[in-house]
Amino acid sequence: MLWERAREPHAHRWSLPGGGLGADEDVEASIRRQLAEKVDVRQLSHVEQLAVFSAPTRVPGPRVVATAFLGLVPSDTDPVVPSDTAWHPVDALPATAFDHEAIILRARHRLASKLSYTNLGFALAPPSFTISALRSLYSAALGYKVSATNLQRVLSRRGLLEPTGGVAPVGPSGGRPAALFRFVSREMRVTDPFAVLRPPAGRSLGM
Amino acid sequence: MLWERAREPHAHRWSLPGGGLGADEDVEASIRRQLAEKVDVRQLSHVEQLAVFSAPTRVPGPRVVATAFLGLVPSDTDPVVPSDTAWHPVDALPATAFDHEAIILRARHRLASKLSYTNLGFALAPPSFTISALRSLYSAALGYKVSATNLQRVLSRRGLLEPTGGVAPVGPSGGRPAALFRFVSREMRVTDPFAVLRPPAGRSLGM
DNA sequence: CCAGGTTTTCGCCTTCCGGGCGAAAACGTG
DNA sequence: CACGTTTTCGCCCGGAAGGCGAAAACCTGG
Repeated sequence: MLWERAREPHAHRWSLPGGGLGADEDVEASIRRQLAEKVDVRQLSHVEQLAVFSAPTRVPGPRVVATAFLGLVPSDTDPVVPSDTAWHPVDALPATAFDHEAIILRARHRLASKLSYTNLGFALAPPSFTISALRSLYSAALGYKVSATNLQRVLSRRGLLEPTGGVAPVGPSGGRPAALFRFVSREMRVTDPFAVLRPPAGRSLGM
Repeated sequence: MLWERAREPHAHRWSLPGGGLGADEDVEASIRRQLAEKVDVRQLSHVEQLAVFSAPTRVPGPRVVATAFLGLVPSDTDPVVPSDTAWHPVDALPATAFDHEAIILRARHRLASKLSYTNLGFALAPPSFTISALRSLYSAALGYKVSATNLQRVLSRRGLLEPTGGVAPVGPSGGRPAALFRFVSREMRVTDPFAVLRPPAGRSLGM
């Protein structure tokens, strides 16, 4: 979601929502406030810090240090956005302001990585969905086609997915009706990757 | 590596090296400068941003926003540190100042994770080493024992490790002399984890 | 110089997971 | 009721983690 700058510098270029840090909030509270006030996004299914962008010349004028965030909402959310703001498909972005293109690239990379080794898909998906719909989400986020067969198997084997029991209405062209699924948990957890000798079951650093 | 605060607030508690951001540097240049000037660490084998810590009350007095870094040096480096500064084993840290304990916990967690799915071990190890020595490093960083057999096999299979040809001198208690190894690359690269249908060989987002 | 202890290294085996493929199931339509 | 479509399931393969024990290569003491 981007908004189009009206004034210089970088007039008519699109930029990420954000704003200054208030005296009584931390950076996460700040970005949540900005999104709620400016683009009506109040229910973020996932928020995490991306990185600090601090090059002295990243914006004209006085030095601005930005903490970039990755924020996700389910694919069916449709906030009431101002007229200068709009959704853009991530593989066809317009010209962006300042270093925002670099920030977006980092965000895309982070999302793609975490989709592979966490259950972060829950943050993009609606409460219930078909495997085909989930496949579309994953393909869009990852940038390449994924197999529905494999997606279901991998997520199921990790214990992340469970059937709701319901089925989706069939489309105009027929076909077997798709079963509906949901994510078992809607809090992020990492799928222990290969672990160079797994800990003796229990030992970890916490977090 | 921590230094002991002499003055209030938090006198006699230990704190992470760091300092203010200069006008003509970004945050990474800043932390490199701080480490070089204050604790004589000039050759960092790896540096990466950890997170921003920005709670309004994290330090007494005026608001301070900190960008925390994870910085690694090979285990054989021995910089000339001031008298109030010292190395501490990570599993027996003294009382730390402000929110530095939380920062350290994050750093340990990040390091442990990346040791599993990247070649980041090179940043902790000297140019050449035995498997036993590497095992000690990994065990210390991960917080649990790893098997030397598995460590060598996994790292070798990933193409990260190669034998130098030399052998280490044997200890006073005998035993077969250990072969020396080195990391193939000393730049960080991720070991493609399971990828929910791997991309068609080549397709990626870059970075 | 040989027996016994120590440390490292190698090979074999098992289990588990990603990945591909094709058949079967379950719907529409003409 | 035959046919196309979409989803789902089962079967198989290869590769990687993980465990275990034997073999290799060194030391020391008798």
